[in-house]
Amino acid sequence: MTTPGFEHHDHASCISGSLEAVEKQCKDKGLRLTPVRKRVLEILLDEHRAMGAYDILDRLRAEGLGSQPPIAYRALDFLVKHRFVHKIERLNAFIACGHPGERHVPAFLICRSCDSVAEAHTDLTQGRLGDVARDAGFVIERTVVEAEGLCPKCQEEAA
Amino acid sequence: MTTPGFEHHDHASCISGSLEAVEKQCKDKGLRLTPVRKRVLEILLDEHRAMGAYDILDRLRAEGLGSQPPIAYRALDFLVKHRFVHKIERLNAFIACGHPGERHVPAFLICRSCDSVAEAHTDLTQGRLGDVARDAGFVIERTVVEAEGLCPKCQEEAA
DNA sequence: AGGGGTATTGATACAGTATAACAGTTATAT
DNA sequence: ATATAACTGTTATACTGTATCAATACCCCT
Repeated sequence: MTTPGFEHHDHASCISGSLEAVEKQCKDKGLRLTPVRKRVLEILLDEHRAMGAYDILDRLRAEGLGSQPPIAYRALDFLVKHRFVHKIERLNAFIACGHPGERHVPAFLICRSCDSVAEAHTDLTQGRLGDVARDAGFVIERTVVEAEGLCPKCQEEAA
Repeated sequence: MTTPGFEHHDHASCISGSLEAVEKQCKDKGLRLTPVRKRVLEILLDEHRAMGAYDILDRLRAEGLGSQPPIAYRALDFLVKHRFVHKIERLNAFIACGHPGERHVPAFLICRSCDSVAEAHTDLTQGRLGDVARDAGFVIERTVVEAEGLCPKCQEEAA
């Protein structure tokens, strides 16, 4: 399990790195990263935060790439299905994956004060829950792990 | 971590047991289990499945206990806040807690075919995620763990 | 190159989920 | 008793997500 980041980072290279990784994946697997899909991913990478579908739609609309909900939702469906973007169920929002291509069960730390979201990289929860599921005869296909609380910055401000 | 139940059980005593536990908790903590709140809990215990807020509202309406969304949502807010009911984020639905009063981090197994939900009883995920969060300086207050897949019954039917 | 099947986009309408705001009522604590 | 806080009732509206069908672009095959 790697540590998530509420800290600063080299954002430009983080964006281009993720985008390249996704493009490579799509090429390898024969997936079509169409203009709308690519742009939605770029918007999410650029904002580097969880965004609602309608926030994304507003940006698409401003760029003339489609203005109706299904445009955004379909692009998001594609990106989520292939794990390039994760949905934060707690927020009904979407965030670009921090490790596209790497097999992992994402876990998120969500600040209830500023809504910032950090992605943790783990495979352990799958194993844990897997034991319980096996006993019950349940086959897990996908796991949602989201922890809500206070990020370091908001703790300081609350103090 | 205890095993969840997709199996049959003595439902009448399961309902009365949970309800009594909640009533005792409310008495001990000075919480007000008002008629609407109690009825919403009873409905969820009775149905023993995840229900949408509007499904619950339909039943309240049929019983003359209030017909507008805030009535149901406010009762659910109370029940969720005090952990008598859990929200299944993946389904935008609510389910009565199987272990009211016992301190636990709930985890759910959600069948994508029949939407049945089983609650697993665990404290381990908190510890796991806790390590990651501690490294990041993040304070966890609440955790959502939801695994989606196929329940035993739907696996048979798919075969 | 042409043609047929599939995937994707565009557009309209609508369904489902949730909350803001304010007035009226009930319970609780001095 | 009465002041305070908590809860309920009601209206209106905001937010999130999907069904449907038509039009277009892509891909593979001959």
